[in-house]
Amino acid sequence: MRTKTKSAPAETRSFAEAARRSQIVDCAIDTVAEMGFARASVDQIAKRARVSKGVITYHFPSKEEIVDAVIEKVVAAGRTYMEPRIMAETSAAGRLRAYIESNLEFIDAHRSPLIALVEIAMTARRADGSLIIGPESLAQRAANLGELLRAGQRSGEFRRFNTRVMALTIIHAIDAVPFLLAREPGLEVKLHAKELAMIFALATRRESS
Amino acid sequence: MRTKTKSAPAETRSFAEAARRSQIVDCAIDTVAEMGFARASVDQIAKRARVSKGVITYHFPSKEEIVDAVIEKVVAAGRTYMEPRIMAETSAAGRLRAYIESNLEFIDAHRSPLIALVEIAMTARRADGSLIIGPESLAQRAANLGELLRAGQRSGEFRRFNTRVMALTIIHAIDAVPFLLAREPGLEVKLHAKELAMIFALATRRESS
Amino acid sequence: MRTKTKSAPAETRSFAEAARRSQIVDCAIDTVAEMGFARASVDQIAKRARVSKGVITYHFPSKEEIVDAVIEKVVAAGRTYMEPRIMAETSAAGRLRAYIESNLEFIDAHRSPLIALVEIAMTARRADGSLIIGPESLAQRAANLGELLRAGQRSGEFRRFNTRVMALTIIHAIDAVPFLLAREPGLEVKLHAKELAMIFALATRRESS
Amino acid sequence: MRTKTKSAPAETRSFAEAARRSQIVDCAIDTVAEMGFARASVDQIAKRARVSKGVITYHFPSKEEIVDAVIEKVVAAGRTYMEPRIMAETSAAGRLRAYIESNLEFIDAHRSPLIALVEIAMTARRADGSLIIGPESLAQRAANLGELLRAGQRSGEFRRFNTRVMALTIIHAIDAVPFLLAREPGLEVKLHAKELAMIFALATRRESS
DNA sequence: TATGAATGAGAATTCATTCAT
DNA sequence: TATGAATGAATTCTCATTCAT
Repeated sequence: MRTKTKSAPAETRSFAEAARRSQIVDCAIDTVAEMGFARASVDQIAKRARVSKGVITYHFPSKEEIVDAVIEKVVAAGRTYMEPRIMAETSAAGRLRAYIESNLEFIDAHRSPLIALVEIAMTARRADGSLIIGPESLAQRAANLGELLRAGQRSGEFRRFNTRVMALTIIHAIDAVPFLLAREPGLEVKLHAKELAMIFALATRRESS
Repeated sequence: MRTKTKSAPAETRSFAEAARRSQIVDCAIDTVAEMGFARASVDQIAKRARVSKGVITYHFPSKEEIVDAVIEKVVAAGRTYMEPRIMAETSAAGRLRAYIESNLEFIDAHRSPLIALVEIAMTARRADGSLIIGPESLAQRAANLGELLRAGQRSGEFRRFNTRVMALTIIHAIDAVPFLLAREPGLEVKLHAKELAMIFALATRRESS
Repeated sequence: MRTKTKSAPAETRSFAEAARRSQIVDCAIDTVAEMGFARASVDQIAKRARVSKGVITYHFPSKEEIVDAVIEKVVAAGRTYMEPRIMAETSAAGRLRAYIESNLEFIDAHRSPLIALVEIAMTARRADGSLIIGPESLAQRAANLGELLRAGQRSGEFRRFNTRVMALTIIHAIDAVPFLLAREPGLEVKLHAKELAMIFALATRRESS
Repeated sequence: MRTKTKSAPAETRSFAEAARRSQIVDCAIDTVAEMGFARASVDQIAKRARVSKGVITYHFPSKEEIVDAVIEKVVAAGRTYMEPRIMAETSAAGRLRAYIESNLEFIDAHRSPLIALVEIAMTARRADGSLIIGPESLAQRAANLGELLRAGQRSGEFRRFNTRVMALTIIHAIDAVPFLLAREPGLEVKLHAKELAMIFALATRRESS
């Protein structure tokens, strides 16, 4: 992470180029998930991809770009998986449940990528020391989920609560799962999802009495 | 071609020695909190402490020992602060509230140390690649909190829920706070605490019928 | 907080790679022979090879591997040189003479490598403190030479003596030569060889009277 | 081994001073014998002596002086032990036998000091890179023993041989013993001595027939 | 005399990046 | 495009020596 060359824009890439990049990104994901970000050197990634180190640098002029590509790939896949499931629900409570459950299903089905993403979010920094996944990123996710929660409050499904704190709490409860999986692969994600959904259903619903 | 040394046991330390160690630990905390664990080199810590690098390695033969000392210091302080507050409560619900609130008060009052601790928990690894704060550590905290929750279930204060998932969710909701503070120093921790307490009060209480 | 890497197996090496490794090994040999093992740092070796330090660690992930390569190179060359000369003799006395003389010829023709080898044998230690050229190595050489000596005893050429002590004495008389050469380059090795051959001929032959 | 302060001359030392120095030298001997010269740091020696490191540097301004003291102590003790035994013999053959046997007895009785001495002879160097036990030292020993051998030749007891080569061979056969003991503590030194004495008796005596 | 803290010069390794082929 | 060699900065750790108390 020393200099500033940029790789060519995505549109100009050939199919072969795209395939190579994708392969490298996958290997980077597995390496980060397995050894942690700090130990996931370009050497290690190249070894896992069974290509020379030069190939990596050829396709990704700097390590930061690999990281960006990993983030992009995982985030895009997550959004693709989750959005329709959430939108399929009509009630706010249903959407919240879908948010939690689809998120955990996705995590369960893509363990390495998510473990890698959490590793990156926690530790990856730019050359200047700033976090690659910075506060804005979390703020954006919190804002999106907050909107969902506010909709529930407006419709009267949800009680009054600070939507930002609730959103952050839900997001961190979800983000904890890859972290837990990295340390305890046997974790029962389905059960975890059901319990989380219940916890936040109770925490958000309008007071009954 | 290198070997390992261990520092002398704590009891044999003089006052001056203890003070120096404490100063170094404090600088290590600030450095890790500010730059992240990966960038908190011994050089950086020494620079912040305005001593030569050798001083650090004189008092802490290996970097791992600095990390251990940081963990010990922060964890001990946290326990001292929280335990009486929790034990002062008699109901399970009260204890849970005290658990959450005293934890967040402590975090608020010791931001850098807690940010550093979270950084270390996330990324610090031993020479062999294993995490310094491993799964056992989290398991222990979850078990302790789980016991509190089970007591509430036995007494009928709490509904039936999976105590392990609930404990992990509460712990991660709390651990998220230093992480948030690192990224958004203006966070209103008091408000956050109140909301968290409410969330988990609602999530745990017996269904009203 | 450091780990170990292993270099790729020898078969996979390209010609250029092998040449570089060989060059580095040669420079390592000269450096060790000239300055002693303790002072032969990777920096020094790199300086002598007129390459950056990184080149060394690129080809030899750890210093121990350089040492292993030095040992292998010298030992293999020695065996290649000596074995046919010894085997060309049919009598035990002839073989013993050939053993001593071919050994000293080889030493004379490869002074630096042998001086380096003796330096390494005396002082090089692994990370765990164990000697890189350990007791087994000497035991093996003593056993081989002992077998030659026992053959001479069985055939009646040699008198009764403790073959192990004799073998060790001969081996150390030979190993002393690189040591002597390092301190006194003008040593007349040919004369030394003739005298040594005579000493051990007299010491081993069957009592005449 | 960086600078050049000299410690006070021996005559000016108090009794307590001398005792301290002797204790430090003994600990240095044990440390070098056990861990090798390269690993025998001042720290290690101080730890073994159960004094602070400063004590060492107080009594021995530089590490080189410790080494000098070790050498002096061991060499003097050896001379004291061996000289009368050698001089008690009247024949050259007797003196040679006494030389070998008393030497090995002394080694056997003072293993650590001799192992340390050999370690030092092999590897210890001055700040400028020159060997602390240099060629002169060996040359001196060879000259002394050579004189004994020449006397035997003059008297007709010994055959004609190159006295220098013979002397060096005998010396190295003896010096090998501490080296062997370091690697194989069970070595039967008495047997070894007898065999060595026989080897060199046969190698030196005048041809019988 | 004794102590132990401090210093700063190396030492081995790791690693992102550059570059010639 | 691909390769892998080369570079040099950064990092942890060791150690002889200096120095204030």
